[in-house]
Amino acid sequence: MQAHIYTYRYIMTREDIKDYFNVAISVSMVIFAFDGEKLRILIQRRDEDPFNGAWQLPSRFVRPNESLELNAKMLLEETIPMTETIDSYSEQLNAFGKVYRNPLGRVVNVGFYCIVKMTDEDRRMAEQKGMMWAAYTEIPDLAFDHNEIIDYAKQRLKRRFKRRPVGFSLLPKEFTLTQLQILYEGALNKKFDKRNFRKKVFNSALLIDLDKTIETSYGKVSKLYRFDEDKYEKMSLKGYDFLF
Amino acid sequence: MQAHIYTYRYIMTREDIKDYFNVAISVSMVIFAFDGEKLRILIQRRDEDPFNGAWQLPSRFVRPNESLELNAKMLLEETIPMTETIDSYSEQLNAFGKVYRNPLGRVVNVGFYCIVKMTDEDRRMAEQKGMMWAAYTEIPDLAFDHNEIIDYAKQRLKRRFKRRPVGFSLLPKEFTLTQLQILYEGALNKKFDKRNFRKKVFNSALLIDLDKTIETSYGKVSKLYRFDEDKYEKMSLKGYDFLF
DNA sequence: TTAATATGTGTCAAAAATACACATTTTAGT
DNA sequence: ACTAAAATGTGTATTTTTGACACATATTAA
Repeated sequence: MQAHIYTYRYIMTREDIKDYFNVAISVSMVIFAFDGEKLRILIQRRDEDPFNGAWQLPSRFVRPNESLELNAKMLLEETIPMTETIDSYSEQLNAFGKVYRNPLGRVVNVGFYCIVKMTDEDRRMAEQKGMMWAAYTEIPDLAFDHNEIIDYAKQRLKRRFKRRPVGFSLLPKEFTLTQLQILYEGALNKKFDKRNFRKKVFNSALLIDLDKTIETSYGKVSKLYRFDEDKYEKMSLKGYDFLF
Repeated sequence: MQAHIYTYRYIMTREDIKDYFNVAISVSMVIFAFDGEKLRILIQRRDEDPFNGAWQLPSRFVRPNESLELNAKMLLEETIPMTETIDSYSEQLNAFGKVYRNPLGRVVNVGFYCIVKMTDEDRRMAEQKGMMWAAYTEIPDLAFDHNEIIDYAKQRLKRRFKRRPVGFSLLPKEFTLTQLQILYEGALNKKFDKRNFRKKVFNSALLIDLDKTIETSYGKVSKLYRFDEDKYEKMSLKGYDFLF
């Protein structure tokens, strides 16, 4: 607080730089979730100008006393309050700073993305609150440059999938290998051979066999697995690359 | 221009958001170069408060009519005017937005890094202008959070080295395989077996044998190679991963 | 002429990636 | 009760990639 007052006075006495302090910062969040079939991204209807009524990414101006990360965290919590976001994966993407990207004035947007476990409650809530879980491959036209931000997020997610076990943040704690494979195929836009996929996953030795099965809609029951986070932590300390 | 006047008046009438437009954006640039032995990063002495006299990354406030990328480009050109920066590799790192990172007020810094071919002229110029090419592994304490930005840039460079042939942007157009290996060893902080290194490089089939040699200070003459950019362009279109 | 320093080259073994097919279990429909 | 459809789950052979490893040759400095 003290520091803020101090800096405010300081700026007032520095005529040479005063004109730079007239930009706004906003944060946008690309929230990825997986419904068992498809990867999805949460978008919402704007209810004010500019672009009133258009779809957009959940976004928020940065207040003077909030760091970017704190702002992103608050944005996430107010957008999907029902979801456990504490252990979700979140990361900054990039600053998007085209001069006229926002007609209100100079707004530099800092994009974030995160990966959450979607709950049924979230899906119901979403529709009530003017939000939509849009399919990864069918994102409509969005306000501002938000389509560009999503494209960037998709690329980043793809890279992360190849090197880090982020996929598990999208699945329920207990999952089947088929779910895992569908997820990877969706994220990397590529088909895998079932036997080779499983071989690779088992070789990583990061799955715990739960000795439990779950009924699928049709066909045999599936075995359930869990991701061994502790083991991964230990391995990743010495620069370990995950799959693919 | 028209748009700028429009947005200015618009903001004036929106009391609810006016308070957000009081942040400054700065751009910092981590400039990597290679002197044949070591990777180096360009730093400069500050000549004004705050942190007067301290080392910092080349930095610049963003003016209202400049995009982040344009600003970064101008920063690079005014910092090392003698270097050909047109074909150098440049990329945004991240936005650094801690609340009190700059005592002047709320300044969000957008970090960039770039990779240039160092010329002898640059090295001489640098010292005259209060700049220093600091060794990659021995960066002194810098103003603001610039050490943090450099750490981030080093990580990013390491990742890029593994997947993209960015190394060639650091070497002269014609280089020896020993130079290439020293560079990779420095960037990845890892030793390679000479025969295996060469095997891998040749397998990529992206080097053109120039049928020329160059005298080294001691020992046999070395063969010179050039990087085949056209061929790489074609290969990278279909998601090609470089070496290591 | 000798010692020091640098370049440049091939083989073998292990590990990883890839291609490929069928038996089993369960449900839905008749 | 039977059949068709849909899903799970499993092994082997081949190719490719990685990694370990040693010495002859050219050049310069002393």
